[in-house]
Amino acid sequence: MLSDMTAKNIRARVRDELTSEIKAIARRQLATEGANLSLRAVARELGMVSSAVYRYFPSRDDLLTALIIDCYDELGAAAESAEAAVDRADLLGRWLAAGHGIRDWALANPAEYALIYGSPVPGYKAPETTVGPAARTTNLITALIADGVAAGTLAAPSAGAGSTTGSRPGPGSEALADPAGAVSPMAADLAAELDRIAALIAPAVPREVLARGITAWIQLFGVVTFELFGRFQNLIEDSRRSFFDHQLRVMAAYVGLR
Amino acid sequence: MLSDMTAKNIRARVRDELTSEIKAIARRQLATEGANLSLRAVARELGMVSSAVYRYFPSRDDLLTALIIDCYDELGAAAESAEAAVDRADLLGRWLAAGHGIRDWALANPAEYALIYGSPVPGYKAPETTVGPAARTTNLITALIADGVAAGTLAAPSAGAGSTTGSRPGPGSEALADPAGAVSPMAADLAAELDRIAALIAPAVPREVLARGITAWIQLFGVVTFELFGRFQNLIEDSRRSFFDHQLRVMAAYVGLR
DNA sequence: TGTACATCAGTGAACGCGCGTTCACTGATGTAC
DNA sequence: TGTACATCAGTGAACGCGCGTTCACTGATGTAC
Repeated sequence: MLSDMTAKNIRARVRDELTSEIKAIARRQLATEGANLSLRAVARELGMVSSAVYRYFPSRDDLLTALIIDCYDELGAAAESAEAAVDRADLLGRWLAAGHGIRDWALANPAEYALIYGSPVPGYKAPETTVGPAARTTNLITALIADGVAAGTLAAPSAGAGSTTGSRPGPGSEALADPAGAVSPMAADLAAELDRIAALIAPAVPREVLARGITAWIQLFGVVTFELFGRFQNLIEDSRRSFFDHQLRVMAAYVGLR
Repeated sequence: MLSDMTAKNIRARVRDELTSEIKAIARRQLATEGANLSLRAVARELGMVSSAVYRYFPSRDDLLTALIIDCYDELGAAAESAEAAVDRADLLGRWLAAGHGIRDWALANPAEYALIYGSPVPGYKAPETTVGPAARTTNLITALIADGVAAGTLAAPSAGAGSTTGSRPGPGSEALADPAGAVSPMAADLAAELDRIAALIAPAVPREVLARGITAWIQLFGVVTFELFGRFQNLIEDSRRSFFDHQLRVMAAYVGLR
């Protein structure tokens, strides 16, 4: 009985190992081939006949899905563990840690980052199973902001209808302000949508704070994407980490994380 | 003599037309196949034998390069013409026009946008000839900021060493400010790099203003990229244009464009 | 204006590859009695 | 513990496609005298 189970476990373990090896090889090929993943090339590198891979993944797209999920999970875990190491009350520190965790993972895994944050793969529709893993980074940021709101650190901008109205801070401040204090208020459809989103993912977060959080989220990934996709070539060359850190801090200030 | 020239022109014109048609077909195929452009598929749709395409483009990569240049030029032209329609003194209006021009083009040409702003094409190295067309949008933004500086509209944040130091504006303002006024100053390597960039592309623009301009530039394309690559799914659905407009205004305020 | 020659566009066959997926099969490993 | 049967991993051949690029060629169009 016990020996039977052990034997079973050995077979299962070998299976798991081979499954991992297939994914590892496929990921390595992402770097040279992009999302044009080839089952046959994977099999070749495995030293197996191409049809053997079908014992492990029912189709090429399923292998691609597995890779995507793994990448989202790795990125999410990298961000989470970096962020978890920081004192809960230090919201700015948590934001910086999460941000650098994301960027560091992306720099270490550029092809994988391109797979999940790059151009949609033609003909490939990501299934529902990718949604959860994909949400880990955004959940982290949402939690951070919710914590800030709960702690009273993030005050909702109260004056003006939307978040695009305000008075100008003096020169010398790092203000993302409307200099003339005359920007039109947030459009009604946007305000309604933000309220809907807030109700769904972070009920305690006011609309204006949520909008700022989304801005910061986009900026974070925008910088990483530009850096990885070559937009900084002949522009920002020697200070990319500092530049990213600067952007994180600007956004933290905008959101009110400190 | 004249008839000879006319005949010559006819041949040349036919050649130009076919060249354009090849590019048009190739672009249409981008939508379904992504950057995995197939010369044979293009030839098939043209009703020609595949080798005939080599009369027009020496290789698949040259065709891809031609597409990339066309797309950059189209996007640049779209941004430029939208921006050119606005009164020169209206910096905010020019910024908004350029931004919406970019987004509108991207929405109308999602596959083309993915080609130029998406994941790098594996195995393809963009030649020097793409650099000029690629720079049109950024040149436009740079010119806008330089105009603002020249007009005295954009004051360089003067206090503090870098651009991440400042005092907090009161609640209700659209400030991207450091709430505690205690963010560390801009890193030395970043400051030096910004000075180098400014000297190269916009000598009159102070380092801090340039940094803000780059932030705005990244945010603009970050939002468009997220929208086009599906990141807004189940999040921002009904107010994407308003959302983008809001982002543009937040960034304009940050940079000081008005 | 007419003729000889040169240029050019497009053909069709071929080279040497690649791909995903199916299917009947062998042989090893695991299971039940 | 031993034997019969079931499960599973991996093979090898095949189906029916795809691709970029080269090359000798035909026939039409353009050019020079």
